[in-house]
Amino acid sequence: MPVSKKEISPCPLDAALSIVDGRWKGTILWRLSQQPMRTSELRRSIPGITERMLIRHLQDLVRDGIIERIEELATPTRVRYQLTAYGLTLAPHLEALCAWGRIHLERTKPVNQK
Amino acid sequence: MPVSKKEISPCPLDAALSIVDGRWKGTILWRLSQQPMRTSELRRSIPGITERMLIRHLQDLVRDGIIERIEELATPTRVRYQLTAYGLTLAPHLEALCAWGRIHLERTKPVNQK
DNA sequence: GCGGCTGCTGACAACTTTGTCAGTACGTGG
DNA sequence: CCACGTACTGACAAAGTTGTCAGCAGCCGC
Repeated sequence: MPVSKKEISPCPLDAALSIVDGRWKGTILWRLSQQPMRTSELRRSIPGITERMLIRHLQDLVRDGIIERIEELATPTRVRYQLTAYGLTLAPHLEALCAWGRIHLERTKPVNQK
Repeated sequence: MPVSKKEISPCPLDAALSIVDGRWKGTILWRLSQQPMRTSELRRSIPGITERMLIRHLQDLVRDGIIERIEELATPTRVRYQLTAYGLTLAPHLEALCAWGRIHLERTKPVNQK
């Protein structure tokens, strides 16, 4: 019975990890935790991501209540994404993980060095 | 060019998340952060996991330097897994995420309530 | 020797996630 | 009108992850 990670797990750690689970979610949240951004800005700022994946992940995060979609009433329809109040409660933990990740990259690079 | 999450990403947050990425890694680390455990103890304490998956994830975590494999010199060959010193630097962040996850489950349950 | 436990591996099917491609709708500028 | 930009969707294939199943080797008790 193969199970998607997206299912609600009784393990709270898994529940938290399922939010940020996805090929690009880490990077997306990293960007959005620094500043709100528009769809196309995000796409251009994340090398390698396709628009399809970006939008799918954004919709996941909106569904989970971490970010919100805001339509700007500008001439061309522009959409801005930003962290919600709830998302802001998660952000510090991600920043802590990010700091750990920096150390991890330092530790990993010399070993994996090409 | 579909890319595995396992690749080294320049984003430190992704690098950290790639460590705990896997269907059961959250639960496994949760268990091991509380106490060292043997393979079969872990298997029995995590409902739904298969031995195959457990061992694959344990090997991933050993490779990443988060946990270590220790052969106990007991009558039947017994193997214990425990966090390394490096893994202990990650554990507090996971505990913080776990605490957030508990809040998240509380928040999610009433909505998803079946 | 047989059955049971331990820890582990390989092959392969089933499933999930991601990427590719085409297409929608709206508005702007030439 | 056509090209371009924004934001987004659907269908589908490719690639990745997980599950299933069989099997190995060592040790124990009977």
